[in-house]
Order: sequence, then structure tokens, then C-alpha cells
Amino acid sequence: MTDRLTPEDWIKAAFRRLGQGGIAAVRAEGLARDLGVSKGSFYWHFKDLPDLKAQMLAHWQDQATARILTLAQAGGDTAQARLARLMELATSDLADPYGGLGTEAAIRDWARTDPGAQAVQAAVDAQRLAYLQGLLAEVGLPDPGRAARLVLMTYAGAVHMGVPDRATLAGDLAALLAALSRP
Amino acid sequence: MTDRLTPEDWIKAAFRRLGQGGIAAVRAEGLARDLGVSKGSFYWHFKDLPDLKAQMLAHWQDQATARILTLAQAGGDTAQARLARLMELATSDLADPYGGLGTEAAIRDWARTDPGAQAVQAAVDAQRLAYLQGLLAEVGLPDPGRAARLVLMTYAGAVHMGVPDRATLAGDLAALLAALSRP
DNA sequence: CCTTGTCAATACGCTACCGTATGGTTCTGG
DNA sequence: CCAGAACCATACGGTAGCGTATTGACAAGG
Repeated sequence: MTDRLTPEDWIKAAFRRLGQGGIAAVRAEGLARDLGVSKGSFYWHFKDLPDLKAQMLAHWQDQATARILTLAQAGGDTAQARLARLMELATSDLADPYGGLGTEAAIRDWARTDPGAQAVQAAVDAQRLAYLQGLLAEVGLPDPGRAARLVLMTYAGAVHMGVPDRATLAGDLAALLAALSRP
Repeated sequence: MTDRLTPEDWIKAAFRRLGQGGIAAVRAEGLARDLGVSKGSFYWHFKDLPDLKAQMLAHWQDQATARILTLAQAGGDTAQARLARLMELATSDLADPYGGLGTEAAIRDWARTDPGAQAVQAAVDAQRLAYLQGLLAEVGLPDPGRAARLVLMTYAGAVHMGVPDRATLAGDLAALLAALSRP
């Protein structure tokens, strides 16, 4: 257990602050306080705040697309199985390893005002939409484009309202898919 | 046209800033710059920033519930008619008189970190949910509680993602309701 | 007129943060 | 064992915003 810090430690702490206080709360001096060091350390690991934020976005982008999608892909052979696995993943902790489901919402908040975050968020949304649409088409839904959009909007909405709890969210998503699958 | 300012002028300007830059952008000195006066004027009309924000929340609460719901209520005699009118209102400018549909999203962002905003947002959500659930029950949906939740989650999600455009949003909501109405 | 109330300008001290500069400490390879 | 690298502390000047205090402009009523 070294008491020296790595960039990852800072990034993890930054995501904690992002989830709680929004992007305005991720500051060099505050993070240093959280980690029990001085900000001299921060400016050793990062050039400045924009540097840290860029690395946060890179982490998030990888987390939100690549990792989840490969996990879902490994979830089964049939489209049904992969779809089920994806729903399961989306409502699990894996979707948000940095703390509550709030990180997804906090990133969206951030993206409303920051062009860089906006770009990453758009890319993530597009990738999710394409993958989900493909899956739903394979399953045989009538209008897979609209259905995929509805599912993602529901997910984003759930994350931004007080999500009831993960079980009801899973139930709501399942009900939505069931309703959309009978024309 | 008097060149003197009223509290409403400040509040309107504050909502513009909220929609663009989030709650962090509503500051006394910035607002004063927007309005072409000095901040001495701000502290004449408002005790301090929390005072302004409280008045913003009061305005929003009235706007988001009372006004919309009475408009919807006046939209027709049957539940179907009122439901249609509600959907129409939700995707119109009336839902957000302060500028793009972004205010709704900005308020939710704000509510994530501010307890006062959180309380108002929760109250608005609860009222919307109750009203919509009643309407959907009257129309005869199988599970009106879940359906109402799904509709509101979809709406919140649409507001937070790049809404495609109001027409497709209206179409998506209609498709959702149609799908949910056949068991 | 002149007083009073309303709204705005200016100037001030205070706090929180940024980013830099410089120096101290601990780890590690040769 | 020591030179350099990696990591952290401390101290500094600069900016942006808050809230207060004081004064000025100007309209309306007595």
C-alpha cells in the first residue's frame, strides 16, 4: 500500500465529486483536500484542470461504450440473450462503477455546457443507439429505430429523475420492450 | 418603455443564463452585465443570490404544473382530448417560455446538487405523475402507474439527450402510448 | 421648491480558486 | 551509496465573484 497517488486515484476522486456536486465541484484544491495532499501533487500529475477533465471524458467514453458492449456481446449467442444481458447490465452497478447511477446524469449535465463533454456524450449516444437498434431489428421489432430511441430516452430519463429503484426500472424497461414488440 | 428594471426582468435574464450555462452561470455581476446595469441594482431588487434562486424556483414551479395542467384541463371534455392536448403542450414552446426546451433540463441539473431545487423538482414530478396517471387510467390503460412513469421518463430523457426535433418527439410519445394501450 | 422614495453607480474588503515557482522528500537503478 | 526521477509541500501573484456601504440621479407628491 503505497501512500503515493496515481493519476487514476485523482480521476476516481474527480468522478466522485462530479457525481455529487457536478462539474463545478471538480477543482484542484478540493480534490487535493479529499485525497489528503496538497494541490502541488495535482499539478504534477496533470497539466491543468482541462487536462484532468479530458482524461475523465476518455475514461467515461471507454466505460460507457466499449466495455458494456463487449460484455453484452459475450452475453449469449442469440439476439434475445444479448438484449436481456444488456438490460441487465444497464441497471447494474457495472454501468456506473464510480458511485450511484448518478454519474451518467452528471455527465449529461456536464455535456449541456461543455463542448468537449458534449462531443463525447453524442458519440456514446450514437454508438448505443446503433447497437441497440441492430439488436432490436434482429429480434424483429416493427420500428427498431424508434424503439431504440424510446429505450434510450427512457433510460436517460430514469437516470435524471429519482430512479424508483433498479428493480422497477428493469421492470419498466421490460414492459416497454414487450409493448413495443406486438404490433 | 422605461429603462428601469423590475424583478421579473432579472428573473427572465437569470433563466436565460440558466438554460445556457447552468446554475453556475447565474451570478449577480454577469446578470448585471447582461442587463446593462451595475450589480448595485441587483442588490436593490434581491437580498442576495439565494433570494433570486428561490424566486426562480417559485416561477418554475408555477409554470411547470399549475399553468400547464389548467391549460390541459381546458383542452377538452374527454380524457382522450385532454391527453392529446397535454402531449401537444409538452412538445410546444409553452412548456418552456424562457428559451429552447433546455430550461427543463437545466432545472433538473440544478436539482441534482441543490436541495431546494430538488424539492421543487420532486413536487413537480409527483404532480405530473399523479395527473398523467389519472388520465391514463381514465383512458383505460392496463397499468397506468407504469405507463405514466414511462411517459415522463421518456420526456425527461428526450429533454436531456439532443431531442431529435419536436415532431419526432411527439411521434415517439404517441407511439409509446399506442403500444402501451394494447395488452 | 423641496422632501422622500426608488433605482442605479462606484468603491471597498473578503473569499475561493487558478496556475507557477521553488524547494523538500522518498524511491530506485546503477 | 548516490544521482536522478518521481512525488509532494509551501508560498506567491492574479482573477472572479460575493455582499456592503455610500453616494448620485430622478421622479412624484405635498
